[in-house]
Amino acid sequence: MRLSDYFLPTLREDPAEAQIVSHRLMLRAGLVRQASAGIYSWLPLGLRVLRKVEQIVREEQDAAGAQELLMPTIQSADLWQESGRYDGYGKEMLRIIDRHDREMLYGPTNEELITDIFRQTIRSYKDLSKILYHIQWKFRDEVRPRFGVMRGREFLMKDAYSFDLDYESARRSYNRMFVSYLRTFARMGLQAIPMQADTGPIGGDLSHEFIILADTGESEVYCHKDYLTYDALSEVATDDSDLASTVEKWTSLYAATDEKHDAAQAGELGESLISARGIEVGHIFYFGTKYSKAMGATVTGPDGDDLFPEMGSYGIGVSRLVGAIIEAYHDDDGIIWPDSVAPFSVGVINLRTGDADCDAACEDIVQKLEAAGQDVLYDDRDERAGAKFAKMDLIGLPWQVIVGPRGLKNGVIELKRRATGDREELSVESALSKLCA
RNA sequence: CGGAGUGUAGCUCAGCCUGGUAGAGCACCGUCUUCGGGAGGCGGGGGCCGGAGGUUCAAAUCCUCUCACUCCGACCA
Repeated sequence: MRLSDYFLPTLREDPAEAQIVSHRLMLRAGLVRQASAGIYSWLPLGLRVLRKVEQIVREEQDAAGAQELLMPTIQSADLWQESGRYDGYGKEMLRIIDRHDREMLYGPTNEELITDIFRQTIRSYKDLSKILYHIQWKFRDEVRPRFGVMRGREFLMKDAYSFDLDYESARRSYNRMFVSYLRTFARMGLQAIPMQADTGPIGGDLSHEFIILADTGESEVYCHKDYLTYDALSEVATDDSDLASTVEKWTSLYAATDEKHDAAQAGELGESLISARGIEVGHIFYFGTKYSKAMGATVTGPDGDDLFPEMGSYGIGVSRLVGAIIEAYHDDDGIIWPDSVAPFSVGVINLRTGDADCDAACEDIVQKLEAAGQDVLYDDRDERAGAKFAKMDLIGLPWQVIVGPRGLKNGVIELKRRATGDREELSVESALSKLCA
């Protein structure tokens, strides 16, 4: 992609409304634009990141045995009246009346709808267990949206729902999601810590929040410092005992959010206790038969009896993750994308657009990188070097290939790693082989 | 939902107190000189000052209402 053609409206100054660093950088780097309070348009660069995050979530859900479907954003109030939540959910639910005076709503979550789909289709215990998920926009009419996409009213969420015949099996589904969440966040470069959490209005008695430590986090959290050194990517549990032992390992040390914090218990950790602020990027619940009973979802059991399936739900804030990743990876110059979610893998900077040698060298490099499957953003604009460096640092692509007349005279170009700032002068060939390794 | 603010050019802001018909920097367009970390000169375009009503000879400025947005707190899968 040529930067001269690309729709990338960056800002040189900080927008007045943005308080936290991720919000400022998302606006400045041209990722999003605010449409109204807590509602954002995703511009091309931001959408690329959102899609990358979404895809990692999808791959890990699939790997955990969950199956993707897609439910609508607009739901009928009827289902919510059945579950009893239509009145209980409160003003956070955006209610809509259609032309026939039917009560509709913009879904804040999907337990009712998925339970309805389940009861219409699954009849036998033999069809269990099932984990179904979708990645869909949600709307919660927050009283006070803030922090950009971190606490928007409209947000993209992955929500999965499990259906099992008994507690033991439900617990296995829970564990599967638990381990898959560890892997999902780790692939994005985030150290997410599972913490005991309140189950809130959604109900149930087993729940973990996945929290990333960050100064701008909304909640106060406490945990054992050893969590920071755990490696989630090595967790590839597939069978029951592996799952259970992984979950055991990740839940045995103290970790709790404010609501569940036990000062006495935490005090025993002494200097191993970390007290920090955290961003919630995922939340998993086991809630048993709450919805299956309320909505009459049953399967026929081995003895011919009607049985209520045991359920759980599992959420990941996909759009929030984009902000959370920036909170974790930035410096004074801009964003520093982890390779796995970067909107482009390489930025090629032509320091002297119009110079025949520079142009030819850049065209050649871009063509070869793209042929090797790299996503390349080529800054071919007629701008000064400083402006190009500043913009490339701001948008935070992992690698920069810097091509200028000075280096070309000596047969070299420069390869810069955004995260460390390290630069090395290389021949075009060795730079290419390094990038495509 | 309580409390506090802010709405003036694409962005950051000045002007408002003390009414006299709108400014700066950056961005944008043209041009010249520049050219390895957001250069400089010259010229140019762009705003019914959030909206409605009122006071006045005259309102960005004073008054009333309203809308939007932001911040602190409460709330919050």
